[in-house]
Amino acid sequence: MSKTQVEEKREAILEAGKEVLFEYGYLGASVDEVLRRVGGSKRTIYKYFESKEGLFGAIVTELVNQAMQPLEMSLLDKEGELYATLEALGQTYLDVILREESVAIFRIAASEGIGHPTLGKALFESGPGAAVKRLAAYLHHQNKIGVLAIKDIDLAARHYYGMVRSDLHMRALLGLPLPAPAEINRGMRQAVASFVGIYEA
Amino acid sequence: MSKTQVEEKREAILEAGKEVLFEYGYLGASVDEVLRRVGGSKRTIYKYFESKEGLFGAIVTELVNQAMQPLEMSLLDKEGELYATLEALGQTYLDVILREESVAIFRIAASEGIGHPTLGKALFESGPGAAVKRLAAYLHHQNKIGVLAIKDIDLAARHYYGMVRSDLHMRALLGLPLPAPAEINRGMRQAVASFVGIYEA
DNA sequence: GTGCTAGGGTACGGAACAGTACCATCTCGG
DNA sequence: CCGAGATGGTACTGTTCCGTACCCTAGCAC
Repeated sequence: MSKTQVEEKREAILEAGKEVLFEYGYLGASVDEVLRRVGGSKRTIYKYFESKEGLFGAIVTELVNQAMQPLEMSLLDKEGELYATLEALGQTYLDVILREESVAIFRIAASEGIGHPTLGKALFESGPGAAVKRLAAYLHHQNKIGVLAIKDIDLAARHYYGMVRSDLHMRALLGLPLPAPAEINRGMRQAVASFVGIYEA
Repeated sequence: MSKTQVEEKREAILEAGKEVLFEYGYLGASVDEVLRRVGGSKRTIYKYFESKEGLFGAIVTELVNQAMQPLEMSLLDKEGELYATLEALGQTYLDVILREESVAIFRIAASEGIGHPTLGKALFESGPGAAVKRLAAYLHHQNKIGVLAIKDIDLAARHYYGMVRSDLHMRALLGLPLPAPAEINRGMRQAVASFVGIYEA
């Protein structure tokens, strides 16, 4: 059997595992259920993954790394006008944290924090934490060039994302319907306008 | 056996069930584990509660109703000066949503939304939703008497709580340590100052 | 062909769990 | 003091699950 076929099998297991994870949560997910979807023998799964913990742990850590990736990439190279930059950051932030996969991994990190104590920290730091740090760097620069006048940059950045997030993330976590994208975008732009109004020099 | 004793037994079951629920989550919680803590016979539990679903469902709904209660009580009768009122609302809000019990019930509502589809809605509406509605009513009044000039009151209220919440609730959900109360309070007061700065007439 | 290895299918051991059954025990009203 | 109902303790059935074992087939190397 060729290497690509081996990889395909492994990826099929991971994909099915991801589905099971999203449907049943970390504790509710079972190897048997993955097996029902991916077919084949249980032994094959245990060939690639040491245990249930190993399988779903691999899926979870991969998801954390992938889901929040756009927030870690630096947008600082395309700094444009203040409003445009802040709105771009806000839009990216909302796109990332409101995506179905992100909400699912967040739910898992929140609920199964017991047993996986470092998962929540990893998710926060590669997601919202990274976004705050990146915005803080940008705000620091705007401070220096006299566009903004912020005393506590870190707090301002967290308040910015707090406004942008509004109650949207909470609604998503609880499974409530979200407003239409146009309405979400309107709220985000109002948040940007408020933020600039507070801190402009 | 007297009625009070019967009530005591029932309450003991509920109390132990609450502990188990917080430790293991909704799916991980088991009747056997409750039994290990409260003692006695399994039959007794099934005398008071129809099933596992019935037991933990009762606990969850009771928790939702109790945990968010302070946010539903109207503070409008003690309206004072603008800053003081907004800070009081913010402080109450943070006290409620960052409490250990609230975080736990939120985790449950978020993660086990599957199978309990209405729980998330109930929690949101009796908690953050109620807070927004109450603040919106207050802001509407301040608009009328010329203290504030807000175009979209509902959006402003959600942005207010977004700033107050900052990333604190997210951190709590993910099991990360929170800043010291003094630091939290400082951030909240800055949020109030920013809010008033945006919308004062 | 002949060996070899990966995987498929099934079965099994051990454990946890939901819910029921049975009997001993205790409590309270009369 | 005595009987009825409530409770304790234990055991049981049926299910699900993790992880392992066993045997079979399919494809590849030589």
